[in-house]
Amino acid sequence: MRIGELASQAGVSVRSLRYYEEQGLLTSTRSPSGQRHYTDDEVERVRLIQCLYAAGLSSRTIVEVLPCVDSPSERNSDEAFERLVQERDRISRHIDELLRARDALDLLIDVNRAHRAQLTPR
Amino acid sequence: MRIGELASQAGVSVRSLRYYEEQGLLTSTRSPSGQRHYTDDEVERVRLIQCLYAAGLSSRTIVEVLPCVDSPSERNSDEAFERLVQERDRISRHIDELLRARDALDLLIDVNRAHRAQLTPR
DNA sequence: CTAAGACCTGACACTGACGTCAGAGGCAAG
DNA sequence: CTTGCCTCTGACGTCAGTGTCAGGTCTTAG
Repeated sequence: MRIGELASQAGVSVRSLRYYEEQGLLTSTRSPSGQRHYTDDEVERVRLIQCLYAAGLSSRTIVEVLPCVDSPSERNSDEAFERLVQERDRISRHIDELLRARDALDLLIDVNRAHRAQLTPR
Repeated sequence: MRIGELASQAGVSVRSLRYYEEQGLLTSTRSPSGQRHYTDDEVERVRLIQCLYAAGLSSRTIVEVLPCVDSPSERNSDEAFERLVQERDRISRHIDELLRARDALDLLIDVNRAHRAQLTPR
């Protein structure tokens, strides 16, 4: 499939896909005229990349862990594996942070609701 | 206290505090010579601001919800309250996203660990 | 064949929370 | 008084993922 098709199936912009390739996250075969072609598998790969972006990984970090995705059986991915674990932990810490923030907001919401209930009985 | 003191107590940079003031998140009284002075309470306020930043709120959004922090009893903070609830929900969705990402990483980690165990029995 | 739409590269714009630097003034201790 | 540290304003730099535009080529339906 061509880039527009992949973009719509994976739910990202064409621009993003070209950027991913530039960053080494995605590869494509080129037609003689230079147009990018992708296999169906790439859809899932793009979704994974999006997921990692959403989790706060940078392109550079994603590149670093990709060996674990592409060849988990290779012994050469020690650093990649290390990085993978690091990122998992970072995400866990981030989740904790968000939970604390949500608690803070919940508290604020409760306090405000209480005042509202008093001020306008209906 | 002056700005350096507040910065170190709240664990942020002096630059950030000036930026917060510029954005309307923080106020200061000025000495005749123009130096900023803060009360002890501001430490907590800065910590709250940091917490909200960490939760992904932008300066503009924090400004919008501040009425709920500063005067929860005022009826004029309807929009602020609305926004507060919106942000709480956004954070919840973000947490879900991170949980999914963490699951994905955990899966990758397990797969890689399994391969490693096979390849290098010790 | 032709027109429309998809694709190409390259480049600049943007956003936002700061870092950092320059040049100048403030303040407490010795 | 002076030395050294803190503070001031203003301005430009940064990073990263994308939007967007320009100028040109490809592909495909009719």
